Amino acid sequence: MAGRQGQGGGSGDQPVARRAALDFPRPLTTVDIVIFTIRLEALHVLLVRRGKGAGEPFPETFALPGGFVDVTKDADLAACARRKLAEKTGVVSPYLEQLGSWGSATRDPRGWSATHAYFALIPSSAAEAALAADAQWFLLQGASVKPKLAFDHAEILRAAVQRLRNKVEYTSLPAYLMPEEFTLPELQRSYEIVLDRPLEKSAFRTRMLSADLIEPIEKMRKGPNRPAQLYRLKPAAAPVYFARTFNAPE
Amino acid sequence: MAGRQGQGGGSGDQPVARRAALDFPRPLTTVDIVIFTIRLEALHVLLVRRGKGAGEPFPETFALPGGFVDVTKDADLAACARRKLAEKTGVVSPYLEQLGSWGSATRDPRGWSATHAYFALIPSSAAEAALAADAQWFLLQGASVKPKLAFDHAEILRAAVQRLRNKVEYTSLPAYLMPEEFTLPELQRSYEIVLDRPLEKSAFRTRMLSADLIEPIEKMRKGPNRPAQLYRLKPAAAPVYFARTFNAPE
DNA sequence: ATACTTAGTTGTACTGTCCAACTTACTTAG
DNA sequence: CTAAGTAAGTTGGACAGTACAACTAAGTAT
Repeated sequence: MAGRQGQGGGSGDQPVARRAALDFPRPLTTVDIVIFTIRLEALHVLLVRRGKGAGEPFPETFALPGGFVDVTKDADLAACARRKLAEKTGVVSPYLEQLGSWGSATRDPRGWSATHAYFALIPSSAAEAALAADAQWFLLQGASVKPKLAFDHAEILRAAVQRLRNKVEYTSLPAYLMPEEFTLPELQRSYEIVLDRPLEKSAFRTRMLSADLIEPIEKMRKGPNRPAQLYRLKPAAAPVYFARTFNAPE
Repeated sequence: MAGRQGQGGGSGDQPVARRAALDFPRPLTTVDIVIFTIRLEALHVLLVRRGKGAGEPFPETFALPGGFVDVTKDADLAACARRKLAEKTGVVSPYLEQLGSWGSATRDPRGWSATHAYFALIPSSAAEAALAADAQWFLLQGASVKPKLAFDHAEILRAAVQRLRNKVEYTSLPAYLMPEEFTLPELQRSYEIVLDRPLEKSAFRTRMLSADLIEPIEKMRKGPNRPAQLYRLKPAAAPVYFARTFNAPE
């Protein structure tokens, strides 16, 4: 156990050549964000096109928005994620959750690197406004063309979709994809789009209405058919965790 | 947007003084593990005592086992976590799940640092065998004395307990805390210890027996009272996700 | 007017939990 | 030997929330 290093180091080791922890080679550290929204009745992710500068790996391919942690600008990882999200979309307070981290010797040709991945849900109304020049939305569902992604971003994206689907089964996350005012059937449609399967109308209603999540407002949506009651998220509504998933699991 | 950096960098930027990505200062990168087990009818975590070497932050305090990623030894983060787990406990194939990452300018006095936290569940039978000299189990439940932890490890531990409790509500995770053979009431007791509340006997039975998780073996536990059927995990049983939580949430 | 569409309600069947009472098998006290 | 105690495991009724289908209501299109 010669090369034991600083942080978790025990006390009872031989005082052999012990390099100071700070001298150890440090992995590259990045933050990437999987930004979801619903456009055109389908789930979309934001991807950016990578530059073709000298030394840039994966030039001209698509990637999740992200980049190196800036130790002079970013107080912590979440702040770094929020900064990058704002740079690409202008959105400042989305639903933002840590997804996990991916680190290995091989994921970046420049050396051992680790990325801290976040995922964000932004309302459809904010999806089109103020996109960065290099950013664009990609369809996730009936994916006709799936662009090859840089690094291990395909794996990160896969994990993000799985996490989102899992949580949507028993949480109110799709509420963060809605515009400020929405009808119950619209909210249900967001669930169905994410889960990619239909849900029961009446069970959905009773659940949503008994949860302390949304409140009706004094307006109706006119629509082509019968008018529908409009709702909004209750102010400062944290995500709701339901005691059951929506349909019995297969 | 002058200081734009490598990985997520867009293509359309001014070619101003653009430092090569590799020149940017890199945060310290560590991995920490929250190792849970059940001893003496209570939930325990493994902590290690930090050394008092020169330049070591938080000398002589307790910390989660972990340490710097060794870019020469560790192929990826999970391998690093497994290595550290084996060094401290000898356990080689526990339930291991990524918990999240914590990174900030201030969590380590030596500079901007980010840790990748994992949590592990190890069977009670493996808890005492082959502990490293600097490692010891700490009671989590009726915590009479809570040692002050190094870095932000108290926060990481809190998050780990919360994640464990959350998932135990609707998964079979406590099965990984059991020895190879166990009775149904023993499994139920593990759930109750983690959740810190009693569960319904008959509902617990029907759930566990209808899940494709455990199978009875041809033995009974003799015990002081009526003999009890012994079970074991089905070979290669992945964690089961139930469609409902155990009790309705408050 | 008639047909079509979607919002929202109602009612029945069913599933699995909650809760309590019960049986079974073994131990210990008298 | 019997009686009381304890924990394993079963049984049954009340209840909650979903699944499914049929229904009403309010608007549009022809």
